[in-house]
Amino acid sequence: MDQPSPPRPAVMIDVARLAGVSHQTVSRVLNGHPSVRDETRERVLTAVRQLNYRPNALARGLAGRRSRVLGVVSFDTILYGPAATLLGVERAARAAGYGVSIVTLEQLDHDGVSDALSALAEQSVAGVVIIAPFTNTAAALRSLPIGIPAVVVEAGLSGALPAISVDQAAGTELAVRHLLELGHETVWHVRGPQNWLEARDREDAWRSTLEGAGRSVPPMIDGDWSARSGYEAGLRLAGDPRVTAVFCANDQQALGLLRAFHERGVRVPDDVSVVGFDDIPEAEFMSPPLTTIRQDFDEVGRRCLAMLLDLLDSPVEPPTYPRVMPVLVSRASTGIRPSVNGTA
Amino acid sequence: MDQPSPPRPAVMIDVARLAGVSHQTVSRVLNGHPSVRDETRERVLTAVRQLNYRPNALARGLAGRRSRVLGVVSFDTILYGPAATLLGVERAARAAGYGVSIVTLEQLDHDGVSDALSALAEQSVAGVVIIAPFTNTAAALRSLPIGIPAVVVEAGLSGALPAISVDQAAGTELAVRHLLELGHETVWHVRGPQNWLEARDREDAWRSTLEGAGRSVPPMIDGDWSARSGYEAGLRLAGDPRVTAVFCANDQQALGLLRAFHERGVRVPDDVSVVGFDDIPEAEFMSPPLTTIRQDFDEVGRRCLAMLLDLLDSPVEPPTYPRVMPVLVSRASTGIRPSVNGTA
DNA sequence: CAGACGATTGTTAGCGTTCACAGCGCGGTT
DNA sequence: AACCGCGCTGTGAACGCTAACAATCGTCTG
Repeated sequence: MDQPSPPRPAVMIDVARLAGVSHQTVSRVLNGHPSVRDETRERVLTAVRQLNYRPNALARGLAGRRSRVLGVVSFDTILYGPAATLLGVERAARAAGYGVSIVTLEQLDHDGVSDALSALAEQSVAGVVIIAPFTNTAAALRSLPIGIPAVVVEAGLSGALPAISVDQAAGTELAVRHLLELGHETVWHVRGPQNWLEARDREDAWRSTLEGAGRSVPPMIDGDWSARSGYEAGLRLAGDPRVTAVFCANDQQALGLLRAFHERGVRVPDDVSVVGFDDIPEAEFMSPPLTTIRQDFDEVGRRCLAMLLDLLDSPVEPPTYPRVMPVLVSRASTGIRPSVNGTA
Repeated sequence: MDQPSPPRPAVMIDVARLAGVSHQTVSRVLNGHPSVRDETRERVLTAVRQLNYRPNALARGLAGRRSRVLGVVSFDTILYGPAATLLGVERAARAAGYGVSIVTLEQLDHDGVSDALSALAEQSVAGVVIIAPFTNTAAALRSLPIGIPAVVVEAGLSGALPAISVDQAAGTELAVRHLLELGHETVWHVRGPQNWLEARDREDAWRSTLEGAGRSVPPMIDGDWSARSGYEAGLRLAGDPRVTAVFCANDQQALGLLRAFHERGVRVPDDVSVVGFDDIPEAEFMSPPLTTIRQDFDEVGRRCLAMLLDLLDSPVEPPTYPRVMPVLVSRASTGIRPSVNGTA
């Protein structure tokens, strides 16, 4: 009488009938409600297995208040930072029993964020992680009457929303100090795109670290995270004998810079030392291997999720989480010897 | 009497009341049903705007058959290929009015895929895109009684499921022929991880292209996509005078290889020519700039989605889409001059 | 002018779950 | 012996929407 593969997937009432209980009892078993007799629970679970029953998340979300899906708003998931954070969040979410719905931003203005958020709201996500570290995101978010708990990655602590961030200032300080300690008079900077918060933070910290050490602050060069922009910056810097140390706002830019230096016969680290930021997997194998600042994106993802789950439990008091601390990874692009140009 | 911001988000019945119609008429307007008087439609739309009403996707999915959410199963979304494909799929999905739910695979066996798929099934996704190009994925998928329409990326055409793929053989042939045409006697190969389909395809095509040209097939070197593995391969290859041309299974491996060669004083392209695969954004700025095979992942994403939507419309006849053709991007790592070692 | 038909709208039932509120049976109090 | 309370279970009503059918109106056909 058993058909081996039921044409229609089993629903709760099927399980209930097979187990000889009411659908509500099945629901209780599935949700870990305490007051169910062990024997009954067993019977239900057996039926669940037998029918290969899987609860319908849609119905669950509709009936109860909360869905088991989180939303992630991200931008350009090919970039290492966002991609790594996304992966971290997804893993942590899955471990906590949540699904993840993503929306990538095309435009990074108020409307973009707004659209993304309402797209997620339509799906009744329980909460949202926003990985959109732009300078104007904070403002956009503040003016959004989002009804959903949200956590922002790297949006500075300026916004009204609880945020997880890597301590960019600390990382930058590590980089700059490292170079100064190697004997460089000052450190040049190829900064990131101005509408990214990280880029701003790094630039600010670079400047203030230099100033704090009583060094002159050279004019900085523009970049946009891309290797190309680093390359162009490198061409500009290559001719200048004053340049003995460069701090790039990310590793891709550093790669381009290294390329330009190589082309122009500038030796790294003999003539110029170079430091990047991120520690992408390729950094170790650049020519020369790149000294850089490692950020633990996995940890960022994990904390994001922890924070968001806290927020779901008690929407009143947004807990503050400590910033994730980056570390310096010293490699050959600065390693060998401090070189102060002209000191022969 | 109006409260400016309703405490509870408006639902369909609210709109209906405000517009003086039944909730069903609202539903009709929202779903573009033809038989609604223009004047009525206007009234409803006005009410929708006024209440800032957004239909609840959960309820929609529950009541109707199909949800407007697609699932994506992916592996390691930090890798360039999968990340780029994911982004392409997400963009295309969003353009088509679909949300995207992702699950990343931890383990790449049957159970991993199975778990991921049922996690998505719970969310009642309308269809699934599987970006998990492993050799055993095909087998795992075939044995899965998935009830949801699915499209596989790069799973070869071996599986039972409709697939979109880049023509790996064509790309590899471009790479190998390019090297042969430059005058190299044969081409060495640093292959990718053996459980990846692309890696297999590229290795096979490398071998058969050489054989087809009547050249000897050197032993290939193992790699795992990482720059590190390319570096190790490079160290091994650097001492060998027979090695004048190397085809790496991806750009990261090529980067590591270049690093190793540089360390060992092997000049590229003077002593050895190197070709990669993927054309990651950094390829152009490696030292030297890397000749490589460009894959249009955006196009892959778009076709995936088109195919999946076709499948949703008519589950009977899975349409076949043409393979995406990669192109050769020639740069300095092979460009300058064909060098046949020993010909001084 | 009766009947039919198309366009438009309303009504009623679910979709598969959880929530709130009973019920039932049993042991321990008074 | 009647009562309360507790552990366990069942019943009915949402949740917000779409599907299927019924109802109404005006118009068209013969």
